[in-house]
Amino acid sequence: MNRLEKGALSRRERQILDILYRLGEATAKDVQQELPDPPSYSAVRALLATLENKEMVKHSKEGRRYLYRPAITERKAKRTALKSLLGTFFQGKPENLVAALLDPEDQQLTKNEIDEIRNLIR
Amino acid sequence: MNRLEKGALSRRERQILDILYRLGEATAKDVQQELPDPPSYSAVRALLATLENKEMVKHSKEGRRYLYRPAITERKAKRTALKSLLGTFFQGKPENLVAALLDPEDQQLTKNEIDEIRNLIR
DNA sequence: CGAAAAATGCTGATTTTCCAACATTTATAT
DNA sequence: ATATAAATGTTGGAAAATCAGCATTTTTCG
Repeated sequence: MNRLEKGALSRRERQILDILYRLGEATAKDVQQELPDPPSYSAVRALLATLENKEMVKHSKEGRRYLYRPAITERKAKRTALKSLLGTFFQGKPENLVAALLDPEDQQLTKNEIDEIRNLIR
Repeated sequence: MNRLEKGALSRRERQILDILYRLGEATAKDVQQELPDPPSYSAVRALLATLENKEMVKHSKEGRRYLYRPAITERKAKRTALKSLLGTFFQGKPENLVAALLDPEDQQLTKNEIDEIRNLIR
């Protein structure tokens, strides 16, 4: 049996949930295409089913097929993920995370993006 | 056999690696204490061994015991984790992440922290 | 030195994950 | 209405992950 208990997800389950967060909603086929090293279509559907059992995912019927969606609001999921990342890599300090974003060696940010952030702060 | 191939980690392996990033370095016993739903000491050590095989973790002898440490520099690990989070939840846009950090409903930031960030931007 | 303590190394068994094949249901079009 | 296409539902088993027990090695200290 699967671990219905907590929010404990297997690797594949985590991958699928991340895809759903990224896409917002997706069919089983969409998910399959996004998965690294994609398994068969029916395997994807089996995984989606266990995710539904765990209430991490829900679906709605759209015409002939199912559209899958994360069951947790994006807002909550973001917060959880952020908090976790902060705890693991940034001593829980948001300013350390921002510092990493701004790190010039990374070149992760365009000037435009920096301006955007500047605006947010104000 | 474990998947030596890519950076594919099982759930427990991921948990352990995160602990090592958080602590910087740790004994097997430390890791055990930090793990949710902690398994036996020898189980932890077995997991640490497979992580060493995958070259995700290394150890050094410190007096009588082993000290385990991530094999990837913190810097690289941070970048990877950040990029992944950005892709999953923030459309790849750093300003969206910062916006979430600043979100007043979260109260994640103290005034002090906001000031820190302000300084970084300048 | 030698025994006790405290660590690591190894192995086999159990549990969980992962998957593909097949069965069934639903929608569409003629 | 029926055939066809395109979905979903289910199941059983192979592979991987997880784990605990025990053997071995190293350190400590009387």
